[in-house]
Amino acid sequence: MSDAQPYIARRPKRADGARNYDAILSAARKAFETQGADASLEDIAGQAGVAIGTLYRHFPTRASLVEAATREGLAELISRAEVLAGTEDALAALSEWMRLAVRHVSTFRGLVGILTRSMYDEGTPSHAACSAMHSSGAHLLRAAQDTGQVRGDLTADELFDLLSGAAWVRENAPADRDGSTRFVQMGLEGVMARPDAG
Amino acid sequence: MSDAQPYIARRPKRADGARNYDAILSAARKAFETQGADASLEDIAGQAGVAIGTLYRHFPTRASLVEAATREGLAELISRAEVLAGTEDALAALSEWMRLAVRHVSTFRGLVGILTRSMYDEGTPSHAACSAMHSSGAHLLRAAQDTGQVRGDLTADELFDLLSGAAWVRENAPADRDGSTRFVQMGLEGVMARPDAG
DNA sequence: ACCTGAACACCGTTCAAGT
DNA sequence: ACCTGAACACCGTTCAAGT
Repeated sequence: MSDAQPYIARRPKRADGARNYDAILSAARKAFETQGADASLEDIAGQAGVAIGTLYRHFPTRASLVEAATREGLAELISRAEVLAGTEDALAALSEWMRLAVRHVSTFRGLVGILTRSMYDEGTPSHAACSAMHSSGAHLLRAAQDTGQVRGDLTADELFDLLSGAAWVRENAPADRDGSTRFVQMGLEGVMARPDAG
Repeated sequence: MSDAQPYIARRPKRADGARNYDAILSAARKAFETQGADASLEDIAGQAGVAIGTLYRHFPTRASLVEAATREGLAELISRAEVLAGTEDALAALSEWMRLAVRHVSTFRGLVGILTRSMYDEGTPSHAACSAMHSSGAHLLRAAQDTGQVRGDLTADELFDLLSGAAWVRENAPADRDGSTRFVQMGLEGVMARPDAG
């Protein structure tokens, strides 16, 4: 019944394989940043100095290449959440993490879309990372709700709506202005518990 | 120096041309709604019962087809703004319009992206409509600021960040939940003037 | 195990021929 | 004026042959 496990790329042990794997990843990151998530795979292979078949051998789908290219960044983001969770001010921790997350998740055009889909689709290479990110965010949110700093009725999914909306805005903003900072700030203010509420 | 004027599709006068034009638009709307803004043009032509060359004759670019397919909806949205501008409660008017706008701008996957780019790029078929939409929103915003219901420091561009972020979330939400309602509501609350501020 | 690149498939776009 | 569909171009993907 369940779909096949998604393919997760692994760095080969053999010297030439490892070298090519690294070169492809590096070229992919550069290409994604300049052309977006739908950058030409042929170009990426060319920039990496390998034949197109080699790219496909290491990364059989575009999703697996994106996953590998963003793996480190997402892992970093999750470990940041753990550190912030041990912090005094729960709302400050949540705000700071949201800011970091928005930036990571919008490093190139098309990333938020891929990650958002991955969050709710298990058959996807980035699903595991997205799930972990969801837990991290949910944890920080709950903490800020427990201290009464954030409304109790906000769900984690809604928090991620705010995150992905802000990231999309940042992705698509004209280069000269980054609307996401203000955006997240205001979104969070909309979500804070009001002293005058009730 | 300036780019050529963007091509704006016009309904032909000759009977067969008009018939095909309508059939293509109707097929395009259906295709965009089910497959998104990057639906196959060949499929659309096929569904409309015309050859691919006929589609290109009426709509030389994908952007021109999208513009024609969304023209009515955007015009409706702008006239709605005019009606709401004559309303008593300026904040209620702004909220209601935002809700309508989010829905219109996310009728199919990929639309927000196209319209957001159009807003800041004059060489684009939808630029005129987006500009008008910008004015409508800015007008309603200013009214709600004049009554002191919304923070004075919010810019129209930031309002449209909120609008497009919410629309993107709605576009990409799993079919079973529409996060945008809550999203806009909270975004607006984050933007409302606080009784306890200062 | 890994690499290469020709071959195939698909789709967007153009244009010569037709009514 | 408008329509048709073959032709071309481009790019993603596969796979037989090679080291």
